[in-house]
Amino acid sequence: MEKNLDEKLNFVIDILGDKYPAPETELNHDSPFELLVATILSAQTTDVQVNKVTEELFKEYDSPDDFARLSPNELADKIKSIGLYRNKSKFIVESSRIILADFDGQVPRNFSDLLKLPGVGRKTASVVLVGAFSTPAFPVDTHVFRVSNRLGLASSDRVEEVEEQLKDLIPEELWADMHHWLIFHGREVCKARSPKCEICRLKNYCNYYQKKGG
DNA sequence: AACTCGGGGCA
DNA sequence: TGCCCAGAGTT
Repeated sequence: MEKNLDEKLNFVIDILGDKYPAPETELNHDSPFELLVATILSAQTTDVQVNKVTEELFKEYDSPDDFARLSPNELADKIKSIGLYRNKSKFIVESSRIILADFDGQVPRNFSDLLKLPGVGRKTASVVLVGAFSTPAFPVDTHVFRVSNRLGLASSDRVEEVEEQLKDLIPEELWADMHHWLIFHGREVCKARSPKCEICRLKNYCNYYQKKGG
């Protein structure tokens, strides 16, 4: 028997009141620009790796000006320890140049301008808005997408729709906590490949677990 | 809608 | 050691 949405949501919110381990899911940064770079670097890779590379990078460079002067190849050499480094180097150098040319050297503070930067899609833009400018947004990455769908907090194969459903369902003051929890839960428990349903506190509320025959 | 970029983690 | 994982751009 499927529980209703409010009941599920309230149960998750109860859990948020408890202590749950804070994993390395945060991108460290000292400036909006550093967060932007870290977030572009983070596509398809883990935050732990990205934090290491970003920290090294920003010992040597820190402004859009510094990065705009680099050649993509030069930058690529410095970020080889993470994947997709040629693309990411081009994105970062080009984004830096656009920031200088079109945005007065400042990282844009709104969604549509952020999307004009190469390497910045809806997930990256949302992460920057929340992390650098405390603007309410709900970055839907694969963890948020998978967990929300499995649990039944959302139901769609389109990220945009999942984002809308979650924002409708969850009170705005809880967006940050819920987002953090969904990512934590997706990484540690509700994993893509072999989810640890047996230790999941939400299994009795979970569509995926019910369907599995748990 | 499918393909590409790429290294790190884990079976 | 080969398969799986994590976004954005291009064709």
